[in-house]
Amino acid sequence: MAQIGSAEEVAQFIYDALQERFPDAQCELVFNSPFELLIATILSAQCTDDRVNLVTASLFAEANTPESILRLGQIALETKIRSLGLYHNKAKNILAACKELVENYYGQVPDDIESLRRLPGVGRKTANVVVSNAFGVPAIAVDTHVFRVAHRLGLAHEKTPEKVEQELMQIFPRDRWSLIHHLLIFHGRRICNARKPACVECPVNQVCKMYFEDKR
DNA sequence: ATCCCGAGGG
DNA sequence: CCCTCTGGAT
Repeated sequence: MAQIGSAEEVAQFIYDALQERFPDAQCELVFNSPFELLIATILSAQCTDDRVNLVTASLFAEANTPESILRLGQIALETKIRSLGLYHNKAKNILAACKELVENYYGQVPDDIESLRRLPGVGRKTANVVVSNAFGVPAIAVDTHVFRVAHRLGLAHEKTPEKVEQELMQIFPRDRWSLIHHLLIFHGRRICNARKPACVECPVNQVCKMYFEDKR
């Protein structure tokens, strides 16, 4: 293991190395308003961002406000998003969320995580993506990639996403949370994937817990 | 067959 | 904690 000291210094090293490896790491969903990002993020569950962008391009051309989405109704919305999978629940949640936005938020998307998470279909990952990418709020949500990567690297030890999120927020400076979120996701997809991680070409294997314990 | 940048419900 | 929802890519 390289001689790098504290957890914060290891975190710093990982941040620098991943940023160099993935200089274009960022939210890949296409959106023109917080509302569009909210809908796109709900739609992104269990499918890739490029397929979401394909669907939302035509969806938002027709309806890009809570009121206009509500006018589509369940069946029309389902039809439009069918190719993304999980379409029934996504459509139901989106319509319920739009209804709440109209009734309780003057049709605007709230800019805080707590309010967002009370909306149907909005969990911690969706809420994080919306606040960090639409409102500039520092946030680092733990999805499957972040969870796996953080544990392999030895950055996290807790078993629940909530606690791992706390651990990560402790070792990374607040002003980097949003980017580290995307860096860990990019790394988790391109290199540190679930099945067969490419440890040989991993830019942070020298500080990786799993790399040394499993000596891959 | 298996996995995907999830969320809600039992 | 485990299950289910779903189509598409690999």
